Amino acid sequence: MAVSYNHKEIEQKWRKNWEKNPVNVDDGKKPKYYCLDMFPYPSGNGLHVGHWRGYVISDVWSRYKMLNGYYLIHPMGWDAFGLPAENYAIKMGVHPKKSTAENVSNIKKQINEISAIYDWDMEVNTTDPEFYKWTQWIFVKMFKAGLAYEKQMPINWCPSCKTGLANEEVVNGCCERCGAQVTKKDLKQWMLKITKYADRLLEDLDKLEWPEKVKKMQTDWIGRSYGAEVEFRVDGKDESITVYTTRPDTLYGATFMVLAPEHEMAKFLATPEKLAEVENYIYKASMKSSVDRLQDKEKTGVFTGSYAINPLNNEKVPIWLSDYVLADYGTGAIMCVPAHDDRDFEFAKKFDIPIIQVIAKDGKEIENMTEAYTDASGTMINSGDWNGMESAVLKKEAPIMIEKMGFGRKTVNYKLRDWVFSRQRYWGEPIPIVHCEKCGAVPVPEEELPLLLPEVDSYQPTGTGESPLADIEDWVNTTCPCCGAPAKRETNTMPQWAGSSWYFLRYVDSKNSDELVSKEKASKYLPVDMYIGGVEHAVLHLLYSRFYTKFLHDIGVVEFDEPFTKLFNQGMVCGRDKETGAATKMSKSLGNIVSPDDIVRDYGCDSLRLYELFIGPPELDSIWDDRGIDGIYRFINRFWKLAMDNKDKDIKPTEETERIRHKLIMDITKRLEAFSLNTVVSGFMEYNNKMYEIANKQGGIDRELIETMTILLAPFTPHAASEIWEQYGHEGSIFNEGWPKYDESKTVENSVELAVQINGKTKGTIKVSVDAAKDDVIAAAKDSIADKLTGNVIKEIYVPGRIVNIVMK
RNA sequence: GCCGGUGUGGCGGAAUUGGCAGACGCACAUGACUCAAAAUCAUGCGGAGCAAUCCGUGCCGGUUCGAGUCCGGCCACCGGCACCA
Repeated sequence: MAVSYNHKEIEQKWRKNWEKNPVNVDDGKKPKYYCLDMFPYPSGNGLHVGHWRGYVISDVWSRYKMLNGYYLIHPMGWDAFGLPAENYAIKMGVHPKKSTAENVSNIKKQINEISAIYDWDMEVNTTDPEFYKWTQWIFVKMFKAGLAYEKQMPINWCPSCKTGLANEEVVNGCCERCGAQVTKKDLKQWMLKITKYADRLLEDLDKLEWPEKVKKMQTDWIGRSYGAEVEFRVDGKDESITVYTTRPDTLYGATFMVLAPEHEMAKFLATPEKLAEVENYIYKASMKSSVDRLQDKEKTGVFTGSYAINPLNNEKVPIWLSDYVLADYGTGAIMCVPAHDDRDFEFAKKFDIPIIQVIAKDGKEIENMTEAYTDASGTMINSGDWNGMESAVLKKEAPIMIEKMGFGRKTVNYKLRDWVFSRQRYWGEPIPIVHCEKCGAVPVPEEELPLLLPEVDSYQPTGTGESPLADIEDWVNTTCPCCGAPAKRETNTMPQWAGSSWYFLRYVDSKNSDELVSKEKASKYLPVDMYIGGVEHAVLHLLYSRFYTKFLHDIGVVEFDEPFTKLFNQGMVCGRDKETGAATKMSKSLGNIVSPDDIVRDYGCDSLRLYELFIGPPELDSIWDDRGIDGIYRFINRFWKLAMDNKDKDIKPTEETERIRHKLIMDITKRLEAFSLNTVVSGFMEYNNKMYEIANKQGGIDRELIETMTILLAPFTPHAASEIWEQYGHEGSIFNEGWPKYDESKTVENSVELAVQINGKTKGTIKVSVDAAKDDVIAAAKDSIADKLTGNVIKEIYVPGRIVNIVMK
């Protein structure tokens, strides 16, 4: 009688064993492989099967690399500062420090349940002073490099989280975290000059092996465009207004100009009789939230009463204000060419402004224009000296011509804005700056870092635009590090993204108190080879991390300037809506969360690991179905039984089983390399079924084949594989065996089955030897369907190994 | 509106990239074992038809000996961006 597979006992045994005898050891000779998971924030809800999908994928990939002879960097840590952790703490009425520590220990316990091969010696926690010392250090370095600066400006404000937000944190006008509608608030803020890196952030995307989707999202977010700034004199005044345009070729068609209501010249341009109307419009615009402004598709505007002079033809063009022009992009002012821009066209129609076509469509001027002609293709018309030129050519040359004529210049613009870095919240790294009346903003000396987050009684956000830290007088009041005079500390904290922008560097040298990371360890273990996580960070964490890494490269901390060579985004695991059956995101409020704990208890961690992969292609979202795991459990049991039944039989490999063995290795390896993890699992099942067939036929199966299959399974079901390995009499860890090699020439069968078709429709099959001559194959094929060959054969097609097709009339 | 992605049985999904559509698994059905059930094993399982056969990969058309796969035109759903001049 075979011993039945007892997952509980086996998994416990091996987990203990691995603790005592780690297999992933740096012997100084092995090449390194750094496989990283996006670290979680320790929320109180714990993990569900969706979180585990990413962790299983990375663990399987890591163990596969380990079997291929790499020393693995596979760490885990905690993104514990920031809004999620703090909001949770406030909701539960406990101090974030305490709740965070509790949640960390819970989730760590849960993570250990999948037996992921994390190196806990490397563990980091962003709220640990020894960690955030370096988060602050980077800020000081940025300040010294002129990349961190203070600015008073209206910023995105979440009224629910009671803090300012970065552009990246506003999704459809709502807070990325809590979903509340974002408003504007005028605040003095610390900003990081990420825009200085815009070109490098854009261009270096080319060197990354990242999903095209993510690269595209970053490209769009950076939003580089080429164009020109053009100066328009204001009629009758000694002033000029500069506009930004990507279509300088259409300058002759500019019939009006629009300024953002927030433009500094807006009020100044209003003529006395227009002043009241203009002030009213500016006031109304300032009251609109960004959401309203997005949703009001109908154009509004007000004429200032002033005119600008088109520098090319000296025509007077009216200057309007409208909220469809954004104050913080370009120059906050645009020239409007209604004939060739949809928005300008709509505006001109509404306010009855002349429309002058300057690019011919199909060689002609359009009669009764009903929509703007926005293609930059056609010949210039109504354009003075430029008439007859091709617009596409002119588009490129106009900026240079304008520059020569002295009223403008060639420019580049970006959608990317500088990063609003201050948060008016308690649970974050204090910004290490002291404000001195004489010396201004002075950084805390590097040797005094970390600047500890003080203990407070009330850590609730104030909502006033002040951080809760502002109330702690003995902390706020200090002396200037520069001149020693009384001074005040900066009371805002850093955003959650601060720690996560560089944590991956710290893992490899997490206990270093002198350096962020030592040169030696950085060059030995970094950068990250494979980064695995959800796609939701495409323009947040992933953009910020690239920026930080480039900065740290520039100041000589690391040698590379891109943090993550490869990126893999796993799909979400969805629950099913109980009524509609539709796939929905797993969430507590929908009550469709599947906890991994019960599954581990009933089926074992090996089963759960395998099922997380089997559920569907790893990069796509998939739907969790509890029943599906039965099939996985049956598979592991069946293979277990096969292995045990044949352990002591002395069956010799045959030509057939050797061929199957090589093919097995080849199939699994190729699918694994292609990251097709769901078909790796189905492949295991197929081969398991095949082995049963052969065992039934020849009374057993050789241990060669069983052992090969066991090693291949090791990254997937490490416990069961280790136990089988031991039962087969091996002493060392299965993970020291090396990934099995295959010989492709040994995988080919000497006879193949071909489909026989008539006019492309399959009528039957024949078996022929692989090296059979074409004529013989066709003859055999015809023979097999002789009764169906009723017409004139006009063509015979033979694709070796695949089909024979007889074309008949 | 623009840019991506997806569409294949009752369900999750395969298909070596133009070559036997539905691998593998779930669910279901029948049988074996059992007093019985569970577990396990065996068989079946896209639709229509007694059958031969016909139809079938979101829809319409094309290329080809042959199309889930390529081309043209649509439709639906899911993401991302969205007055960026």
